[in-house]
Amino acid sequence: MALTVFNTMGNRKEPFNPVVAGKVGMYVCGVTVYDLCHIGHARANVVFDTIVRYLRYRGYEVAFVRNFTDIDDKIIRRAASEGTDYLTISGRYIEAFYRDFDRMGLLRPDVEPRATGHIPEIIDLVARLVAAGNAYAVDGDVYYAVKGFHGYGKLSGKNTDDLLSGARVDVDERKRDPLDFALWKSSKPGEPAWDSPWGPGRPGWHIECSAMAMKHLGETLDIHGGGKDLVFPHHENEIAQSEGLTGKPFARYWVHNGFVNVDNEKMSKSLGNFFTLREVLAKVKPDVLRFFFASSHYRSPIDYSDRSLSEAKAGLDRLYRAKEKAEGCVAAGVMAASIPAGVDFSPLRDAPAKFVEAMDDDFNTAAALGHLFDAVRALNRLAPADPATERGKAAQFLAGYELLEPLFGTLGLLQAPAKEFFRGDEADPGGVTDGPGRLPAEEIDRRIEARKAARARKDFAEADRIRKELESLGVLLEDSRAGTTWKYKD
RNA sequence: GGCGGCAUAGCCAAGCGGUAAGGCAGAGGACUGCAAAUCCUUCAUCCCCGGUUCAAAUCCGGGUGCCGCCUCCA
Repeated sequence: MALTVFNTMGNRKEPFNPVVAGKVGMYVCGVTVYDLCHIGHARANVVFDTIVRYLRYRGYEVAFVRNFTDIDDKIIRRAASEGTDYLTISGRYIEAFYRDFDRMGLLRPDVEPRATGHIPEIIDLVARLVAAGNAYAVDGDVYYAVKGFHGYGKLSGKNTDDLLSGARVDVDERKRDPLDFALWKSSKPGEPAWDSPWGPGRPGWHIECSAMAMKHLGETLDIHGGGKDLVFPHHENEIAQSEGLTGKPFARYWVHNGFVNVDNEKMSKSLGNFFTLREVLAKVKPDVLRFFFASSHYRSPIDYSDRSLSEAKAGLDRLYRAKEKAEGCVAAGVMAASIPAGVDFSPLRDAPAKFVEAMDDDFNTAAALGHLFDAVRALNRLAPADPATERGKAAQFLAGYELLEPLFGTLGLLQAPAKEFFRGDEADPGGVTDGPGRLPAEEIDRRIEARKAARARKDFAEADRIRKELESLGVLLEDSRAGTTWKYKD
Protein backbone atom coordinates (compact mmCIF):
# COMPACT_ATOMS: atom_id res chain seq x y z
CA MET A 1 0.00 0.00 0.00
CA ALA A 2 1.74 3.07 -1.19
CA LEU A 3 0.93 6.53 -2.35
CA THR A 4 0.70 6.89 -6.10
CA VAL A 5 0.77 10.22 -7.90
CA PHE A 6 0.00 11.10 -11.48
CA ASN A 7 3.04 12.79 -12.95
CA THR A 8 2.49 15.14 -15.87
CA MET A 9 6.08 14.35 -16.74
CA GLY A 10 5.54 11.05 -18.45
CA ASN A 11 1.76 11.22 -18.18
CA ARG A 12 1.27 8.34 -15.82
CA LYS A 13 0.80 7.40 -12.21
CA GLU A 14 3.96 6.63 -10.30
CA PRO A 15 4.78 5.46 -6.80
CA PHE A 16 5.55 8.52 -4.69
CA ASN A 17 9.15 8.63 -3.54
CA PRO A 18 10.42 11.99 -2.35
CA VAL A 19 14.10 12.90 -2.46
CA VAL A 20 14.37 12.44 1.29
CA ALA A 21 12.17 9.70 2.70
CA GLY A 22 9.40 11.10 4.85
CA LYS A 23 9.91 14.68 3.73
CA VAL A 24 8.21 16.56 0.93
CA GLY A 25 9.27 19.83 -0.66
CA MET A 26 6.29 21.20 -2.51
CA TYR A 27 6.05 24.33 -4.62
CA VAL A 28 2.75 25.55 -6.01
CA CYS A 29 2.45 28.40 -8.47
CA GLY A 30 0.34 31.04 -6.82
CA VAL A 31 -1.67 33.83 -8.33
CA THR A 32 -0.73 37.03 -10.04
CA VAL A 33 -2.20 39.68 -7.81
CA TYR A 34 -3.88 42.09 -10.20
CA ASP A 35 -7.54 41.22 -9.59
CA LEU A 36 -9.90 39.20 -7.43
CA CYS A 37 -9.63 35.42 -7.56
CA HIS A 38 -12.27 33.41 -9.37
CA ILE A 39 -13.50 29.87 -8.79
CA GLY A 40 -10.78 28.48 -10.99
CA HIS A 41 -8.19 29.86 -8.59
CA ALA A 42 -10.27 28.52 -5.75
CA ARG A 43 -10.18 25.00 -7.13
CA ALA A 44 -6.44 25.06 -7.72
CA ASN A 45 -5.80 26.28 -4.21
CA VAL A 46 -8.21 23.86 -2.60
CA VAL A 47 -6.73 20.96 -4.54
CA PHE A 48 -3.20 21.64 -3.35
CA ASP A 49 -4.40 22.47 0.13
CA THR A 50 -6.00 19.04 0.25
CA ILE A 51 -2.85 17.40 -1.05
CA VAL A 52 -0.77 19.07 1.66
CA ARG A 53 -3.28 18.06 4.32
CA TYR A 54 -3.28 14.48 3.11
CA LEU A 55 0.51 14.21 2.92
CA ARG A 56 0.69 15.44 6.49
CA TYR A 57 -2.08 13.05 7.54
CA ARG A 58 0.06 10.31 6.01
CA GLY A 59 2.95 11.37 8.19
CA TYR A 60 5.06 13.28 5.71
CA GLU A 61 6.85 16.36 6.85
CA VAL A 62 5.80 18.85 4.20
CA ALA A 63 7.53 22.10 3.35
CA PHE A 64 4.86 23.93 1.43
CA VAL A 65 5.82 26.96 -0.63
CA ARG A 66 3.38 29.04 -2.66
CA ASN A 67 4.30 32.34 -4.26
CA PHE A 68 2.62 35.58 -5.14
CA THR A 69 3.52 37.05 -8.50
CA ASP A 70 3.49 40.66 -7.49
CA ILE A 71 5.13 42.32 -10.45
CA ASP A 72 4.06 41.76 -14.03
CA ASP A 73 2.51 43.45 -17.07
CA LYS A 74 -1.06 43.06 -15.89
CA ILE A 75 -0.30 44.59 -12.53
CA ILE A 76 1.50 47.50 -14.15
CA ARG A 77 -1.35 48.01 -16.60
CA ARG A 78 -3.89 47.96 -13.83
CA ALA A 79 -1.91 50.43 -11.79
CA ALA A 80 -1.64 52.73 -14.78
CA SER A 81 -5.35 52.56 -15.48
CA GLU A 82 -6.10 53.49 -11.89
CA GLY A 83 -3.43 56.14 -11.73
CA THR A 84 -1.65 54.43 -8.90
CA ASP A 85 1.49 52.36 -8.42
CA TYR A 86 2.01 48.63 -8.64
CA LEU A 87 2.48 48.22 -4.89
CA THR A 88 -1.00 49.53 -4.24
CA ILE A 89 -2.44 47.01 -6.66
CA SER A 90 -0.48 44.00 -5.48
CA GLY A 91 -1.05 44.93 -1.84
CA ARG A 92 -4.76 45.26 -2.36
CA TYR A 93 -5.15 41.89 -4.05
CA ILE A 94 -2.87 40.02 -1.70
CA GLU A 95 -5.10 41.25 1.08
CA ALA A 96 -8.15 40.18 -0.90
CA PHE A 97 -6.59 36.78 -1.47
CA TYR A 98 -6.22 36.21 2.25
CA ARG A 99 -9.67 37.50 3.01
CA ASP A 100 -11.24 35.06 0.55
CA PHE A 101 -9.05 32.05 1.10
CA ASP A 102 -8.91 32.25 4.87
CA ARG A 103 -12.66 31.79 4.74
CA MET A 104 -12.07 28.72 2.56
CA GLY A 105 -9.95 27.33 5.37
CA LEU A 106 -6.80 27.23 3.26
CA LEU A 107 -3.67 26.41 5.21
CA ARG A 108 -1.08 29.12 5.02
CA PRO A 109 2.03 27.86 3.25
CA ASP A 110 5.25 27.57 5.21
CA VAL A 111 6.83 30.13 2.91
CA GLU A 112 5.02 32.64 0.70
CA PRO A 113 7.68 34.25 -1.41
CA ARG A 114 6.99 37.25 -3.61
CA ALA A 115 8.81 38.01 -6.81
CA THR A 116 9.74 41.51 -5.69
CA GLY A 117 11.25 40.06 -2.54
CA HIS A 118 13.67 37.93 -4.56
CA ILE A 119 15.13 40.30 -7.09
CA PRO A 120 18.76 39.56 -6.10
CA GLU A 121 18.19 35.83 -6.40
CA ILE A 122 16.49 36.30 -9.77
CA ILE A 123 19.30 38.49 -11.09
CA ASP A 124 21.83 35.98 -9.87
CA LEU A 125 20.05 33.18 -11.67
CA VAL A 126 19.78 35.15 -14.89
CA ALA A 127 23.44 36.15 -14.70
CA ARG A 128 24.49 32.55 -14.26
CA LEU A 129 22.35 31.50 -17.19
CA VAL A 130 23.99 34.18 -19.34
CA ALA A 131 27.44 33.14 -18.14
CA ALA A 132 26.68 29.52 -18.92
CA GLY A 133 25.56 30.42 -22.43
CA ASN A 134 21.94 29.47 -21.83
CA ALA A 135 20.77 33.04 -22.16
CA TYR A 136 21.73 36.24 -23.93
CA ALA A 137 21.14 39.93 -23.40
CA VAL A 138 19.78 42.29 -26.04
CA ASP A 139 19.17 45.98 -25.39
CA GLY A 140 18.56 45.51 -21.70
CA ASP A 141 16.40 42.43 -22.13
CA VAL A 142 17.63 38.94 -21.41
CA TYR A 143 16.28 35.92 -23.25
CA TYR A 144 16.61 32.24 -22.64
CA ALA A 145 17.97 30.38 -25.67
CA VAL A 146 15.54 27.50 -25.96
CA LYS A 147 17.45 25.75 -28.74
CA GLY A 148 20.32 25.13 -26.37
CA PHE A 149 18.21 23.08 -24.00
CA HIS A 150 17.58 19.67 -25.47
CA GLY A 151 14.87 18.62 -23.09
CA TYR A 152 12.61 21.46 -24.16
CA GLY A 153 9.06 20.18 -24.58
CA LYS A 154 9.43 17.06 -22.48
CA LEU A 155 6.82 18.10 -19.95
CA SER A 156 4.13 19.27 -22.35
CA GLY A 157 4.86 16.71 -25.02
CA LYS A 158 5.66 19.29 -27.64
CA ASN A 159 8.59 19.38 -29.97
CA THR A 160 10.25 22.58 -30.98
CA ASP A 161 9.57 22.08 -34.69
CA ASP A 162 5.84 21.90 -34.15
CA LEU A 163 5.97 24.92 -31.92
CA LEU A 164 7.84 26.85 -34.56
CA SER A 165 5.42 25.92 -37.30
CA GLY A 166 2.57 27.15 -35.16
CA ALA A 167 1.83 30.77 -35.96
CA ARG A 168 1.06 31.72 -32.42
CA VAL A 169 4.52 32.57 -31.22
CA ASP A 170 5.22 36.24 -31.25
CA VAL A 171 7.81 37.52 -33.64
CA ASP A 172 10.53 39.67 -32.28
CA GLU A 173 13.58 40.23 -34.45
CA ARG A 174 15.79 40.76 -31.47
CA LYS A 175 15.28 37.19 -30.34
CA ARG A 176 17.57 34.60 -31.86
CA ASP A 177 14.72 32.18 -32.01
CA PRO A 178 10.97 32.76 -31.83
CA LEU A 179 10.69 30.28 -28.95
CA ASP A 180 13.11 32.18 -26.74
CA PHE A 181 11.43 33.76 -23.77
CA ALA A 182 12.27 36.71 -21.55
CA LEU A 183 14.13 36.20 -18.30
CA TRP A 184 14.57 39.88 -17.68
CA LYS A 185 12.64 42.78 -19.19
CA SER A 186 14.02 46.26 -19.49
CA SER A 187 11.63 48.83 -18.13
CA LYS A 188 10.12 51.72 -19.99
CA PRO A 189 10.26 55.14 -18.36
CA GLY A 190 7.87 55.35 -15.45
CA GLU A 191 7.63 51.62 -14.99
CA PRO A 192 8.81 49.91 -11.82
CA ALA A 193 12.45 48.95 -12.20
CA TRP A 194 15.32 47.30 -10.39
CA ASP A 195 18.97 47.78 -11.22
CA SER A 196 20.63 44.89 -12.95
CA PRO A 197 23.77 44.15 -14.96
CA TRP A 198 21.61 44.73 -18.06
CA GLY A 199 20.18 48.01 -16.90
CA PRO A 200 16.98 48.85 -15.06
CA GLY A 201 14.25 46.29 -15.52
CA ARG A 202 12.09 43.63 -13.95
CA PRO A 203 11.97 39.85 -13.96
CA GLY A 204 10.14 37.88 -16.61
CA TRP A 205 7.33 35.70 -15.38
CA HIS A 206 8.89 32.25 -15.42
CA ILE A 207 12.21 33.01 -13.78
CA GLU A 208 10.75 34.06 -10.44
CA CYS A 209 9.40 30.58 -9.77
CA SER A 210 12.73 28.93 -10.51
CA ALA A 211 14.55 31.38 -8.29
CA MET A 212 12.12 31.18 -5.40
CA ALA A 213 11.58 27.45 -5.55
CA MET A 214 15.28 26.70 -5.59
CA LYS A 215 16.01 29.18 -2.86
CA HIS A 216 13.45 27.76 -0.47
CA LEU A 217 13.39 24.09 -1.45
CA GLY A 218 16.65 23.32 -3.18
CA GLU A 219 17.44 22.36 -6.75
CA THR A 220 15.06 19.43 -6.93
CA LEU A 221 11.50 19.76 -5.66
CA ASP A 222 9.43 16.76 -4.78
CA ILE A 223 6.17 18.19 -6.05
CA HIS A 224 5.60 21.14 -8.32
CA GLY A 225 1.98 22.02 -8.80
CA GLY A 226 -0.34 24.38 -10.59
CA GLY A 227 -3.24 24.55 -12.97
CA LYS A 228 -3.19 22.55 -16.19
CA ASP A 229 -2.79 25.72 -18.17
CA LEU A 230 0.61 26.27 -16.62
CA VAL A 231 2.10 23.16 -18.19
CA PHE A 232 3.01 25.13 -21.26
CA PRO A 233 4.75 27.43 -21.44
CA HIS A 234 5.24 28.30 -17.78
CA HIS A 235 6.40 25.00 -16.34
CA GLU A 236 8.20 24.00 -19.51
CA ASN A 237 10.18 27.21 -19.27
CA GLU A 238 10.87 26.73 -15.59
CA ILE A 239 12.37 23.37 -16.42
CA ALA A 240 14.54 24.88 -19.13
CA GLN A 241 15.83 27.62 -16.83
CA SER A 242 16.42 25.41 -13.85
CA GLU A 243 17.71 22.25 -15.41
CA GLY A 244 19.69 24.16 -17.99
CA LEU A 245 21.72 25.44 -15.09
CA THR A 246 21.74 22.66 -12.52
CA GLY A 247 21.58 19.64 -14.77
CA LYS A 248 19.32 18.08 -12.16
CA PRO A 249 15.60 17.32 -12.43
CA PHE A 250 13.76 20.43 -11.29
CA ALA A 251 10.86 18.47 -9.84
CA ARG A 252 10.20 14.79 -9.33
CA TYR A 253 6.44 15.03 -9.64
CA TRP A 254 4.53 17.54 -11.72
CA VAL A 255 0.97 17.80 -10.52
CA HIS A 256 -1.68 19.78 -12.39
CA ASN A 257 -5.32 20.34 -11.59
CA GLY A 258 -8.15 20.45 -14.12
CA PHE A 259 -10.22 23.49 -14.94
CA VAL A 260 -13.47 24.81 -13.68
CA ASN A 261 -15.86 25.10 -16.61
CA VAL A 262 -19.04 27.04 -17.10
CA ASP A 263 -21.43 25.55 -19.61
CA ASN A 264 -18.70 23.11 -20.51
CA GLU A 265 -16.22 25.83 -21.38
CA LYS A 266 -13.15 26.89 -19.47
CA MET A 267 -13.81 29.69 -17.04
CA SER A 268 -11.46 32.52 -17.81
CA LYS A 269 -10.97 36.21 -17.71
CA SER A 270 -10.78 36.49 -21.47
CA LEU A 271 -14.03 34.64 -22.06
CA GLY A 272 -15.68 36.74 -19.38
CA ASN A 273 -17.53 33.71 -18.01
CA PHE A 274 -15.97 33.75 -14.58
CA PHE A 275 -17.35 34.08 -11.09
CA THR A 276 -15.21 35.55 -8.38
CA LEU A 277 -14.69 33.52 -5.25
CA ARG A 278 -16.10 36.42 -3.32
CA GLU A 279 -19.44 36.43 -5.08
CA VAL A 280 -19.77 32.67 -4.75
CA LEU A 281 -18.99 32.85 -1.05
CA ALA A 282 -21.82 35.34 -0.73
CA LYS A 283 -24.15 32.56 -1.87
CA VAL A 284 -22.79 29.42 -0.24
CA LYS A 285 -20.67 28.40 2.71
CA PRO A 286 -16.99 27.75 2.01
CA ASP A 287 -17.51 24.08 2.87
CA VAL A 288 -19.99 23.74 0.06
CA LEU A 289 -17.40 24.78 -2.47
CA ARG A 290 -14.84 22.46 -0.94
CA PHE A 291 -17.32 19.60 -1.08
CA PHE A 292 -18.06 20.44 -4.70
CA PHE A 293 -14.36 20.29 -5.56
CA ALA A 294 -13.79 17.13 -3.56
CA SER A 295 -16.60 15.28 -5.27
CA SER A 296 -14.67 14.90 -8.49
CA HIS A 297 -11.09 14.00 -9.17
CA TYR A 298 -8.68 16.93 -9.17
CA ARG A 299 -7.52 16.29 -12.73
CA SER A 300 -11.01 16.18 -14.23
CA PRO A 301 -12.75 19.28 -15.44
CA ILE A 302 -15.76 20.24 -13.35
CA ASP A 303 -18.75 22.21 -14.47
CA TYR A 304 -19.79 25.05 -12.23
CA SER A 305 -23.45 25.99 -12.03
CA ASP A 306 -26.10 26.90 -9.50
CA ARG A 307 -27.34 23.37 -9.80
CA SER A 308 -24.01 21.74 -9.06
CA LEU A 309 -23.66 24.05 -6.09
CA SER A 310 -27.04 23.15 -4.65
CA GLU A 311 -26.36 19.45 -5.13
CA ALA A 312 -23.12 19.91 -3.24
CA LYS A 313 -25.01 21.71 -0.51
CA ALA A 314 -27.51 18.86 -0.26
CA GLY A 315 -24.77 16.28 0.04
CA LEU A 316 -22.86 18.30 2.60
CA ASP A 317 -26.02 18.77 4.67
CA ARG A 318 -26.08 15.05 5.25
CA LEU A 319 -22.54 15.12 6.56
CA TYR A 320 -23.16 18.13 8.77
CA ARG A 321 -26.24 16.45 10.23
CA ALA A 322 -23.99 13.71 11.49
CA LYS A 323 -21.72 16.31 13.02
CA GLU A 324 -24.77 18.00 14.54
CA LYS A 325 -25.68 14.77 16.29
CA ALA A 326 -22.15 14.37 17.57
CA GLU A 327 -22.26 17.87 18.98
CA GLY A 328 -25.53 16.96 20.66
CA CYS A 329 -23.80 14.04 22.33
CA VAL A 330 -20.98 16.23 23.56
CA ALA A 331 -23.44 18.81 24.84
CA ALA A 332 -25.16 16.09 26.83
CA GLY A 333 -21.87 15.34 28.54
CA VAL A 334 -21.39 12.00 26.83
CA MET A 335 -17.91 10.49 26.60
CA ALA A 336 -16.92 8.47 23.54
CA ALA A 337 -16.96 4.72 24.06
CA SER A 338 -16.18 2.27 21.28
CA ILE A 339 -17.80 1.27 18.02
CA PRO A 340 -19.84 -1.92 18.23
CA ALA A 341 -18.80 -5.03 16.32
CA GLY A 342 -20.78 -6.50 13.47
CA VAL A 343 -21.00 -6.09 9.72
CA ASP A 344 -23.54 -3.29 10.09
CA PHE A 345 -20.75 -1.11 11.39
CA SER A 346 -17.83 -2.33 9.33
CA PRO A 347 -18.08 0.58 6.86
CA LEU A 348 -17.55 2.81 9.86
CA ARG A 349 -14.71 0.86 11.42
CA ASP A 350 -12.99 0.44 8.06
CA ALA A 351 -13.40 4.06 7.04
CA PRO A 352 -9.84 5.19 7.82
CA ALA A 353 -8.32 2.32 5.86
CA LYS A 354 -10.68 2.86 2.93
CA PHE A 355 -10.01 6.55 3.02
CA VAL A 356 -6.27 6.04 2.80
CA GLU A 357 -6.68 3.49 0.06
CA ALA A 358 -8.66 5.98 -2.03
CA MET A 359 -6.43 8.95 -1.32
CA ASP A 360 -3.29 6.95 -1.95
CA ASP A 361 -4.56 6.45 -5.47
CA ASP A 362 -3.56 9.85 -6.81
CA PHE A 363 -5.59 11.75 -4.20
CA ASN A 364 -8.93 10.30 -5.23
CA THR A 365 -11.13 12.51 -3.08
CA ALA A 366 -14.31 11.41 -4.86
CA ALA A 367 -13.77 7.78 -3.97
CA ALA A 368 -12.74 8.81 -0.46
CA LEU A 369 -15.96 10.75 -0.04
CA GLY A 370 -17.91 7.72 -1.19
CA HIS A 371 -16.39 5.70 1.63
CA LEU A 372 -17.15 8.47 4.09
CA PHE A 373 -20.80 8.41 3.06
CA ASP A 374 -20.85 4.66 3.61
CA ALA A 375 -19.37 5.25 7.03
CA VAL A 376 -21.92 7.92 7.86
CA ARG A 377 -24.78 5.62 6.99
CA ALA A 378 -23.40 3.06 9.42
CA LEU A 379 -22.81 5.80 11.95
CA ASN A 380 -26.40 7.00 11.69
CA ARG A 381 -27.59 3.57 12.74
CA LEU A 382 -26.14 4.46 16.12
CA ALA A 383 -27.76 7.87 16.31
CA PRO A 384 -29.59 8.40 19.59
CA ALA A 385 -32.92 10.20 19.41
CA ASP A 386 -32.04 11.83 22.71
CA PRO A 387 -28.41 11.61 23.79
CA ALA A 388 -29.25 12.59 27.36
CA THR A 389 -31.33 9.49 27.92
CA GLU A 390 -29.62 7.07 25.54
CA ARG A 391 -26.11 7.54 26.81
CA GLY A 392 -24.78 4.16 25.78
CA LYS A 393 -25.80 4.63 22.18
CA ALA A 394 -24.62 8.22 22.27
CA ALA A 395 -21.20 7.11 23.50
CA GLN A 396 -20.90 4.72 20.58
CA PHE A 397 -22.10 7.33 18.14
CA LEU A 398 -19.54 9.78 19.41
CA ALA A 399 -16.78 7.21 19.09
CA GLY A 400 -17.77 6.66 15.49
CA TYR A 401 -17.86 10.33 14.71
CA GLU A 402 -14.48 10.91 16.30
CA LEU A 403 -13.05 8.22 14.09
CA LEU A 404 -14.27 10.05 11.00
CA GLU A 405 -13.47 13.57 12.06
CA PRO A 406 -9.79 13.60 11.02
CA LEU A 407 -10.76 12.20 7.65
CA PHE A 408 -13.21 15.00 7.03
CA GLY A 409 -10.57 17.37 8.29
CA THR A 410 -8.12 16.12 5.71
CA LEU A 411 -10.58 17.12 3.02
CA GLY A 412 -11.05 20.43 4.78
CA LEU A 413 -14.70 19.59 5.42
CA LEU A 414 -16.91 19.96 8.48
CA GLN A 415 -14.63 22.63 9.89
CA ALA A 416 -17.45 24.79 11.27
CA PRO A 417 -19.77 23.92 14.15
CA ALA A 418 -22.95 22.39 12.74
CA LYS A 419 -25.07 25.04 14.36
CA GLU A 420 -23.10 27.67 12.53
CA PHE A 421 -23.41 25.81 9.25
CA PHE A 422 -27.18 25.50 9.53
CA ARG A 423 -27.99 28.74 11.26
CA GLY A 424 -25.33 31.21 10.27
CA ASP A 425 -22.40 32.67 12.00
CA GLU A 426 -22.69 35.72 14.20
CA ALA A 427 -18.92 36.10 14.10
CA ASP A 428 -18.99 36.32 10.32
CA PRO A 429 -21.17 39.26 9.40
CA GLY A 430 -21.73 39.36 5.69
CA GLY A 431 -21.69 35.57 5.68
CA VAL A 432 -24.20 33.58 3.72
CA THR A 433 -26.88 33.13 6.33
CA ASP A 434 -26.73 36.70 7.30
CA GLY A 435 -28.77 38.04 4.43
CA PRO A 436 -31.61 40.48 4.73
CA GLY A 437 -35.04 38.93 5.10
CA ARG A 438 -33.75 36.36 7.55
CA LEU A 439 -36.06 35.70 10.40
CA PRO A 440 -34.03 36.40 13.56
CA ALA A 441 -33.34 33.50 15.90
CA GLU A 442 -35.26 35.09 18.80
CA GLU A 443 -38.37 35.35 16.65
CA ILE A 444 -38.02 31.73 15.57
CA ASP A 445 -37.67 30.59 19.16
CA ARG A 446 -40.77 32.58 20.10
CA ARG A 447 -42.83 30.82 17.43
CA ILE A 448 -41.43 27.43 18.38
CA GLU A 449 -42.64 28.07 21.93
CA ALA A 450 -46.10 28.94 20.62
CA ARG A 451 -46.13 25.77 18.58
CA LYS A 452 -45.00 23.74 21.56
CA ALA A 453 -47.95 25.04 23.53
CA ALA A 454 -50.31 24.20 20.68
CA ARG A 455 -48.95 20.68 20.49
CA ALA A 456 -49.32 20.27 24.23
CA ARG A 457 -53.01 20.99 23.96
CA LYS A 458 -53.24 18.74 20.88
CA ASP A 459 -54.04 21.67 18.63
CA PHE A 460 -52.17 20.15 15.71
CA ALA A 461 -53.81 22.40 13.16
CA GLU A 462 -52.24 25.40 14.84
CA ALA A 463 -48.92 23.61 15.32
CA ASP A 464 -48.78 22.72 11.64
CA ARG A 465 -49.79 26.21 10.67
CA ILE A 466 -46.83 27.62 12.58
CA ARG A 467 -44.44 25.13 11.08
CA LYS A 468 -45.62 25.79 7.54
CA GLU A 469 -45.42 29.50 8.12
CA LEU A 470 -41.83 29.18 9.30
CA GLU A 471 -41.05 26.96 6.36
CA SER A 472 -42.33 29.57 3.95
CA LEU A 473 -39.96 31.97 5.69
CA GLY A 474 -37.04 29.63 5.04
CA VAL A 475 -36.91 27.95 8.43
CA LEU A 476 -37.11 24.20 8.85
CA LEU A 477 -38.33 22.70 12.13
CA GLU A 478 -37.31 19.25 13.28
CA ASP A 479 -38.98 17.50 16.19
CA SER A 480 -37.27 14.80 18.16
CA ARG A 481 -37.54 13.33 21.59
CA ALA A 482 -34.89 15.79 22.70
CA GLY A 483 -37.03 18.70 21.60
CA THR A 484 -37.52 20.88 18.55
CA THR A 485 -34.61 22.36 16.62
CA TRP A 486 -34.52 24.58 13.58
CA LYS A 487 -32.35 25.29 10.54
CA TYR A 488 -32.32 27.85 7.81
CA LYS A 489 -33.21 26.00 4.67
CA ASP A 490 -31.29 27.70 1.90
C1' G B 1 -2.12 21.89 -38.43
C1' G B 2 0.58 19.57 -33.83
C1' C B 3 -0.14 17.51 -28.85
C1' G B 4 -3.38 15.82 -24.87
C1' G B 5 -7.97 14.59 -22.31
C1' C B 6 -13.00 13.04 -21.81
C1' A B 7 -17.83 10.20 -23.14
C1' U B 8 -20.80 5.56 -16.89
C1' A B 9 -28.47 5.98 -14.40
C1' G B 10 -32.92 12.07 -14.61
C1' C B 11 -28.40 15.08 -12.62
C1' C B 12 -23.29 14.87 -10.29
C1' A B 13 -19.53 11.15 -9.96
C1' A B 14 -15.93 6.74 -8.59
C1' G B 15 -14.26 2.42 -11.00
C1' C B 16 -9.32 1.40 -15.47
C1' G B 17 -9.48 -6.91 -16.98
C1' G B 18 -13.34 -10.54 -13.25
C1' U B 19 -19.49 -9.71 -14.02
C1' A B 20 -21.44 -1.38 -12.22
C1' A B 21 -18.92 2.89 -5.19
C1' G B 22 -21.15 7.16 -3.38
C1' G B 23 -24.20 11.72 -3.52
C1' C B 24 -28.60 14.46 -5.33
C1' A B 25 -33.43 13.63 -7.24
C1' G B 26 -37.49 9.56 -7.53
C1' A B 27 -40.49 5.12 -5.70
C1' G B 28 -42.09 1.76 -1.58
C1' G B 29 -41.66 0.62 3.73
C1' A B 30 -40.32 1.69 9.14
C1' C B 31 -40.37 5.71 12.64
C1' U B 32 -43.63 10.43 13.48
C1' G B 33 -50.04 13.33 15.73
C1' C B 34 -48.37 15.19 10.75
C1' A B 35 -43.67 16.53 8.93
C1' A B 36 -38.28 16.88 8.73
C1' A B 37 -34.18 13.90 9.74
C1' U B 38 -32.74 8.80 10.03
C1' C B 39 -32.89 3.55 8.82
C1' C B 40 -34.47 -0.56 5.31
C1' U B 41 -35.73 -1.75 0.13
C1' U B 42 -35.67 -0.12 -4.87
C1' C B 43 -33.71 2.62 -9.51
C1' A B 44 -27.73 1.79 -15.13
C1' U B 45 -24.63 -3.20 -18.43
C1' C B 46 -21.11 1.79 -19.00
C1' C B 47 -21.34 6.82 -26.97
C1' C B 48 -21.14 3.45 -31.70
C1' C B 49 -18.61 -0.62 -34.64
C1' G B 50 -14.98 -4.30 -34.78
C1' G B 51 -10.99 -7.16 -32.18
C1' U B 52 -7.98 -9.60 -28.02
C1' U B 53 -9.45 -12.70 -23.69
C1' C B 54 -12.41 -18.12 -20.21
C1' A B 55 -13.83 -12.99 -18.77
C1' A B 56 -13.88 -5.72 -20.95
C1' A B 57 -17.13 0.02 -18.73
C1' U B 58 -12.04 -1.28 -18.08
C1' C B 59 -6.98 -3.56 -23.23
C1' C B 60 -6.29 -2.81 -28.92
C1' G B 61 -8.11 -0.73 -33.78
C1' G B 62 -11.74 2.34 -36.29
C1' G B 63 -15.73 5.85 -35.85
C1' U B 64 -18.85 9.89 -33.60
C1' G B 65 -19.29 13.90 -30.16
C1' C B 66 -17.35 17.28 -26.63
C1' C B 67 -13.15 19.84 -24.22
C1' G B 68 -8.15 21.66 -23.21
C1' C B 69 -3.03 23.24 -24.56
C1' C B 70 0.03 25.24 -28.60
C1' U B 71 -0.82 33.46 -26.67
C1' C B 72 -1.72 36.02 -20.60
C1' C B 73 -4.24 32.31 -17.72
C1' A B 74 -5.45 28.15 -11.76
